[in-house]
Amino acid sequence: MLDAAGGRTPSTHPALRHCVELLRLHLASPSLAAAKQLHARALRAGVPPSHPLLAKHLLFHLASLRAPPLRYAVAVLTRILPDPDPFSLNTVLRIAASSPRPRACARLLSLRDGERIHAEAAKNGFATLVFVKNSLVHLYGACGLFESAHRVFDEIPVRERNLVSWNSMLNGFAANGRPNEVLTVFRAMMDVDFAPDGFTMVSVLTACAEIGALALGRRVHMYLAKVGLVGNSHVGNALIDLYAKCGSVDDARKVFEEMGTGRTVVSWTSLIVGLAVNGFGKEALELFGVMEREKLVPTEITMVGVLYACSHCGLVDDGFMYFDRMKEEYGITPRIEHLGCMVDLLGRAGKVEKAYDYIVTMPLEPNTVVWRTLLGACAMHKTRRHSGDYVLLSNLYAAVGRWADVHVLRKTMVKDGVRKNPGHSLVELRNSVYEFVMGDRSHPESEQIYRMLAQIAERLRREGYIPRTSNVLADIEEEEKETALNYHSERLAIAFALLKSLPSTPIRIVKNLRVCGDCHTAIKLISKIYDREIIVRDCNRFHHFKGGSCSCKDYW
DNA sequence: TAACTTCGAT
Repeated sequence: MLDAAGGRTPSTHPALRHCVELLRLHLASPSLAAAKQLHARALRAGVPPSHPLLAKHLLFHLASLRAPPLRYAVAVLTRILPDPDPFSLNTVLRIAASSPRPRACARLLSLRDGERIHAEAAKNGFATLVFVKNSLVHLYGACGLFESAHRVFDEIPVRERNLVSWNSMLNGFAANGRPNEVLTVFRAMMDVDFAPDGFTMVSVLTACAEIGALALGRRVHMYLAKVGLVGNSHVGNALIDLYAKCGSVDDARKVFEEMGTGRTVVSWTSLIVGLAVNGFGKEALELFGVMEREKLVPTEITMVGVLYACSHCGLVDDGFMYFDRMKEEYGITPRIEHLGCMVDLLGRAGKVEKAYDYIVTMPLEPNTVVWRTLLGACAMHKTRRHSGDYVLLSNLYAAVGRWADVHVLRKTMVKDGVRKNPGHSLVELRNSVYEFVMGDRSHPESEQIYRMLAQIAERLRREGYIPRTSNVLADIEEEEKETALNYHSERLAIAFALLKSLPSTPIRIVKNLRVCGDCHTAIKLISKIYDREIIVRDCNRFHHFKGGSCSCKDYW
């Protein structure tokens, strides 16, 4: 191919050679400004804008930036369409997938409707190259476009599928709350004897943690030891998180100890957060102290864990002390999560007015979570005006025109009201996880389960248990109320576990919504009556029920 | 020079 002007081949155009050389040199410390400058200079010197070599090197440079500019990358790519080389195509897909908002990037690439880039890739035959397909799987997965991800994955001939193909699939599901799909794909991977690596196993462990599959997690742990992947620090961290999310703090600690020098700040953070959410706030803070003595620098997530621990232990002054130290010693600018912790800290301690003042004067715009934290504090300390608080807050949002928040709040009310949008509970028995939704009769042994439930209700009554029912349920008929409460998904799951599991083992429940006040009281009693340890993980905390009491002391 | 990880306030 000859360049019309100079008769040289494009790749030897001196300005281009120079540009490519400099782009390469700058890779050690990539800079957007430098790249743009070099690009402009090359174009001025007469390098054709659609020159594939220019695009290729420019894109690679952009991809190595900390926050790659997708728009610019797409503009560069567009210049060389419809004949992009696979490398350039792949680089742009990579940039899109790693961006904080992959969905928006996919739209920019017309991936969702029209699927332009995808079609372009297919047209040129490049999509048959496995690494382009892997990037597509990754991008679709990151966007939550699972059908598309699956389709591309299925298009890759089985022999050509590599570890990246499998991991991109698994990661897409794991990062987007689809734990069951992760386990399904992992099984398929095992079926064809594909050897997993650390990336694979992090996705698998994340999935186990999400559904609270402790027994499965233990088996995975043993497998990891067998294949020698326990030394991988990412895997170790995922294990700490898994055990903590399954309520097994001792196991989390053990993994942490065994990691030895392989520990990173993420390991410390995972255990600190794990201790805090399990109700071991003091231990979490002690661990943070040890971490500081070891001269490790906490991240903003570490500080979320520390502040969380303070608020759940009622350590108001310590909370403020850590908050100040976070800013001054570690130079971390508070994010909305940290401010949310501070509101929770004040609110839980009964300083509701102060919490409100804090919200209106804080440097960031409060979001729904912050308001809801305040609402939680109101509910905690003025329980009688509970449903009134919803209305009050709803009006407050409406008054300032925050209709989205009004909508979220209404949804919360419906959710708490349990009439629509039922909560579900997961319970693990040996190697399987069973799911129950309120009033569910789809389980093959549901007759037996409901008989058990009736027995439990009877014994609860004899213990003097009277459901209070929350005000949100006020518009439900008396009889329906009783049904709603007795058939809450966690109760079905507990009845099932009482029937089926070994009496010596704790019952572990994972619930998507919060345990309601009545169920909390009921489960306390059940733990006493049936002399069973019951561990419930709900949307934001753990409840360890034993002998009629619960580890969470602070809100019921 | 072609990929992807783990921890987060209600």
